[in-house]
Amino acid sequence: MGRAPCCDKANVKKGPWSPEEDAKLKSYIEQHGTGGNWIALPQKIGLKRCGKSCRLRWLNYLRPNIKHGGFSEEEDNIICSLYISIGSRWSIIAAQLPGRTDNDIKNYWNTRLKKKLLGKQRKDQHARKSTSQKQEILRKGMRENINHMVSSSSSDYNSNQSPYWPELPVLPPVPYSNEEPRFNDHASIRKLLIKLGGRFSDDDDQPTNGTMNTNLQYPLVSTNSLVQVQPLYDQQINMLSSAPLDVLNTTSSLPETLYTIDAADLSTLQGQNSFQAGLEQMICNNPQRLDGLEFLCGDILVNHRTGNTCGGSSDWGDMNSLVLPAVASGYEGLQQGTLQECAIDQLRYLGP
DNA sequence: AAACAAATCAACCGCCAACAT
DNA sequence: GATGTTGGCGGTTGATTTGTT
Repeated sequence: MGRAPCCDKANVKKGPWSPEEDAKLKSYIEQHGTGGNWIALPQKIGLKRCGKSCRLRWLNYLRPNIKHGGFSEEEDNIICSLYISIGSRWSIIAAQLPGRTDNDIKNYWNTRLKKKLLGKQRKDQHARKSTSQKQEILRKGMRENINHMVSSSSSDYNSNQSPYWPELPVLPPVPYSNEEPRFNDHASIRKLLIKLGGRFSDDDDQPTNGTMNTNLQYPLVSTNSLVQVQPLYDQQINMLSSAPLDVLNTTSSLPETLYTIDAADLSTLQGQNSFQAGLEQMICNNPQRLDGLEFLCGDILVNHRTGNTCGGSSDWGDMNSLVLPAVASGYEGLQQGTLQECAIDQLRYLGP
């Protein structure tokens, strides 16, 4: 049996909202709230709209303090960084940017930022070939940008929040409606982290004195101190500038695997001189954990799977050379397939 | 000025998880 | 536990706007 429609499609208006509809919806919600039921709401106020449509309209446009357009450089950086870190979790990314909606950010990413980054990426590749010095300058610049973001975002956006990076998620900026979800308690945060893919040890249900349980096994970005985390910034930047073009071009989110890197892995990574070396070590320890990450560490993984020595000299700087003909022939095709398929293609190409 | 292409963005669709019955 | 309902999310579409020839 199929899913029941949320509304009577035949009797529901579609398309752009009129000012009258907006006014009706806005004034009702401001006076009465949503009543906890979006589906019933349009009937209550005499709107021939689907409840979902009302919700979307309210959240994306009618809600107070919504900003449209005019993304700042800083917001760009935040979006890029978070996308690299967590993928297309637009709602989570939006939670870091007060006044921005997931839809807005998603559109902005798809229409502008992705291209902007892609352009940068291409420039980076060119620069890397011409001179490694220039690359260092570029990275330094990006590091500075990120450092600046970290230091200024708290004052510009959420003066009472944790830095947006790398602790994810941070508290969302003052939701307007008290019906909206808040993450200001341990349980909510825990729930959100679980949803994100973070894992908790069995005894995590113990009271935690109002602080996050340290047994939380959350991604690469689980440490609290910026000082500790700084190398990871560099690593992310390295990954960004040296990963195949496909990384930035795909609309898929980054592999879930990113979220299952636990504390042991983290220490492995941090114990190495470089992220690359750490990742190699991690792959040696537990290769299946990297399934789905092939596009980021293709040569290492391939080396491992083909029996080559782990810890050998994988040239991350030249990872682009591993974008094999079948894959490199055009990233249009790539977009249609999954990253896993891409990786499988690469493996097939290399053979056993 | 007209025609066309590209970019933008509001809105829809369908899936999934959580919750209620 | 099974089934139905709702909210939320990410991906996609298509109308509109903007830029180019």
